[in-house]
This record gives sequence, structure tokens and C-alpha cells, in this order.
Amino acid sequence: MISDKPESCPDATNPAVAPVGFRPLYRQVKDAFIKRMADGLWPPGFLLPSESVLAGEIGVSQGTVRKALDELAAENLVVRQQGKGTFVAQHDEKRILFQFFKLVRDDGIPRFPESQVLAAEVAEASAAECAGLDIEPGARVARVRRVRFIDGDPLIVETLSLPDAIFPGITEGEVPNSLYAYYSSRYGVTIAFAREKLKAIVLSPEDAAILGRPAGHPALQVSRVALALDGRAVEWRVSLCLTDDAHYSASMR
Amino acid sequence: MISDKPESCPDATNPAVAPVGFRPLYRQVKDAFIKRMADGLWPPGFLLPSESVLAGEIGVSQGTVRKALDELAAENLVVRQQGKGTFVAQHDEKRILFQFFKLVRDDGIPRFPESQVLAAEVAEASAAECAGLDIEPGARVARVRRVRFIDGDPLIVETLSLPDAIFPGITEGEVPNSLYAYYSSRYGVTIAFAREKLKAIVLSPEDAAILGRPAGHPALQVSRVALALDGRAVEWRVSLCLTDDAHYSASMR
DNA sequence: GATAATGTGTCTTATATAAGACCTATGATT
DNA sequence: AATCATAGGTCTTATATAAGACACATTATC
Repeated sequence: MISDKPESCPDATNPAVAPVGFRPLYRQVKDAFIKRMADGLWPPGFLLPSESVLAGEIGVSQGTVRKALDELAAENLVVRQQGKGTFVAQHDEKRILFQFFKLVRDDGIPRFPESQVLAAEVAEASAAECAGLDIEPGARVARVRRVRFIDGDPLIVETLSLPDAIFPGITEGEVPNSLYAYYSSRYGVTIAFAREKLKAIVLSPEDAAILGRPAGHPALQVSRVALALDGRAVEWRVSLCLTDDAHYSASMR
Repeated sequence: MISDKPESCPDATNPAVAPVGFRPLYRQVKDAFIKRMADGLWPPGFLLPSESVLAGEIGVSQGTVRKALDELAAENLVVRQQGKGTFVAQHDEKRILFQFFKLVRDDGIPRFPESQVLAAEVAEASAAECAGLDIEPGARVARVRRVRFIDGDPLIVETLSLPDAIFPGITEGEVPNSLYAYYSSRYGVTIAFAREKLKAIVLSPEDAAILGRPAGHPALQVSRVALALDGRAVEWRVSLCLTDDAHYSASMR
């Protein structure tokens, strides 16, 4: 069907790609898949059509679809299961634990923290929030301040900033423990990437009191910007972590 | 040649693999390539034979060689260059900067630090060193203590521990600034992976004096175990980093 | 020095086989 | 008759092989 080759690129939808960056075919396919996920056409947990069906639908070979899916699987955006199919990744607790939560107790066993909200408000974004979230000055943000416990011990106190335009009314209801799953289910926003900056600081009297340490005690400050599937920055959080009995774990392959 | 199939696994060298894990063919090929690098047969910078030559030599198809090389490229162990060939990765400064050096000044521009050795000795490994490096109690290690400067400011003071059995006589000559390149050129040891644990601590009077801060000043403690190609732990280092004007940068895809 | 030829490696497509998961019909047992 | 286990069949992904098209770098040629 596409064996005869009037063009080396059988992409019939976008003939004007060549002059610009000219991404390889499998990457165009990958971007198209990401767009479907971002648009909610393929929600989390969705079982995608088989590789051959996708290939026929788009008009490329099954191997090209496979290469696109391989990269998506490497980025944890889809999960492949032999014999079952390929699923859009979900933000279940285990995935968040392995992918986004880097603070572990020194015994090395990862545990998911419990959270307790201290305060929530909607206000005009500060300069730092505008910079971190890449939003206009004067835009409104929701701010959530909470403590997180591991094994009942308060280990983290953090402040989250969320653009009100993306998460309207998020401070009104109960803010759940597993935020990324909530972003997904209520707002259709999937967190795909995150960047973190770490510093060592000393605790202010207020933060120290919350964490049950003396003022001036050292803590790890983790500033995170989380990005959605389409690359927008949708969450900014600053976490203060006690590392007396825990550590931030990183590895470079 | 391997078309007739008395076994589904055409690996003639190791017929006893099947009962155990049974790795796919492309992974066996990948492991064979890693072994060649670890054995010094393929030194850093080496231009490997073309995919088809490798395929013919091993007796698998070119696509299988490609899949093995793809994974190696994803792990930064080889570098592919279209039209030129595939090369064994080298520990040049730029690669180390991007892959292993995560401390950047707050302006975001990465710079490679200068180093100044404070002390070097060979001694019996401490309990912590035995645990970190996975060596026998009583084994000897080389210890190097040094300060690292960025833009002339002392930002890091660190202690390295190296098994004497792997790096004999490393403390005798001049210890160079770019250690991983030195491991490679003088000892044929390539650092492939590293694991880090981060904590916030306060500086001891001695460390504080070296870094030009008051005692009790907060600092980021980074404990790194570096692994060679064959998976052996070959370096343990504990770095104390000032983060007043810098931060540790991490990202999760 | 500019241009063409050539070799090499990668990209894309195609095809075949293997293995895991799921469904269902069959048959035996209770 | 109802229940359970098993054996096939089918679907999907995983793995392996192969071949043509394209991109890039080098070399040869004019």
C-alpha cells in the first residue's frame, strides 16, 4: 500500500515539515502520541490499540510505531506488558514513589509519606512563583502548605504553588495525599517531568517547630518545578526535609 | 548458519544459560561488548567496527547488534555519530560535567571545578569504607582529601577512598584535576555508574575553615559510590558542598 | 579549490517466530 | 445439573533478521 515510493516520507498530513527541523518519522509519531495523551484522548490507564492497528491508522510501519512506543516507555509515559498490551502510565503510589519521591530513610526501604495540610489559600503570584511557573505577573496561584510524615515522624514541610488557571478551586475541597493522581483525575493534567534544585539550609524557628527540631537545625531544601505532558510548568514546590535519619537518593547511569 | 534451530538460543559459548535467567540475544551481545570495553580490548575513544562487521563476527544479525549498541548509547557507554561510526565513550571534561557533576552555581551555567589536594595517604580501610566499597576488612585504601574551587571560590571539600588493589600507587604521583580520565588512562578503569546520597549537615570547625565559613554553617553532604564497567565499586567519596551560591541539580524524566 | 564518487552508518520498512495473557469450549468430576 | 480444570485458539508484545533509502564524511577527480 505504501510500498511504491513517490516520497521517502509517507507522512501525508504534514508535507511542510522538511524545511524546518525535520524530525525523524518515529519522533513525529511519538509527538503525536504525546499530544493524544495531553489532550485527554488517551487518558491514564488507557489500553492503546495494538501496534499494527496504530501503524495502519497513521500510515507508517509497525516498527516505526514500536520505536516511538519504546521511547515513551523509556520515559515512563506508557507501560508495556507482553501479551496484554500498551497502557498509558498512571500516577499510582508505587510509580510516584520510584519516579518522583527521592527521600528515603537511611535503612534504604522506600515508604510513601502521609500528609497533613496546614494552610491553603489563593493569592497573587509572587515574583519567585512567576519565575518558577513561567506565568504572567499578577496571575493568581493556589498555595498549599503541608507537613509530610514517614512512619509517623514529621520529615518534610513544604509549600506548593499551583497556577489557578490550571487548577481552579483546588483549595476548596480536601487536598488529598497523592497529589499527582489528583491532578490527573480531576484536572486531566499529567505530570511528566520534574526538575529539582537542592540546597542545604538551616530551619527557621517556625519550620523547626513544625518538624520538632531546634531552630537553626540543618535541612535539605528541595525546589521542584513539575512539568505537564505538553511541557508547561504546572507546579512549584519548596520542600524542607530533615536528613538526620534519611537522605535524598540520586543515581547517574 | 544459525538458521537451523536445535536451540532457540544460538549462544554457543554458554549452553548453561537457558535454565537460569535466559537473557535475550541482544542483551547477551550487549554484555559481550561491555566485557570487551572492561577488558581494555576496546579502549575509550576506540572506533568500533561497523554494525554489519560486528554482526558477521558474532554470528547474529545487524539489527541485533544495533539494539545492543542502542542500549549502550542510552547509558552513555558508546557515542554514535552518523556518517562516522560508533565510538567508546571517553571521560572528557564535558562529559563528566554533564553526567557526573551536579553542583552548579545559581546562575545555571555549569563550570568545571579546579582542585587542590590537601593530603593523600594509604591506610587500612575503615568500616565505612569497607561497606561503601564492598571490600574485605583489613584491605588497604588510598585516601585523598582535596578542595575544589569554582571561579576561584572554595565550594567543596571532599575525601576520596580508593581500593589500593585497584589503584596501586595513585597517591605517589600528582593527583590530577580530572580523576575519572586518570582512572581510565593510567589504570584502565572506566567509571560507568554512580549512586549518591545527599544530606544537609553543618560544617565542623576544620571543614568550615577550609571553605571560609563559620563553624556550624550548613552544607550539602554528597556521598558517592562510583562503579566501574563490570559493576565493581571502585571509588567512594564524601563531598561537603557550600550551597549559599550554588545548588545540586537533579531532574527526573 | 570545487565537485563528484564512494564508503559507512543510521533510519525506515518489512517479515517471521516466540512467548505471555486471555477467552472459551470441552470434558471430567462432584 | 453445576463446578472445575484443562487444552486450544487468538490476540498482543518481544525478539530476530533482512533490505532499501538516506545522511554524512572522506577520498578521488577535474
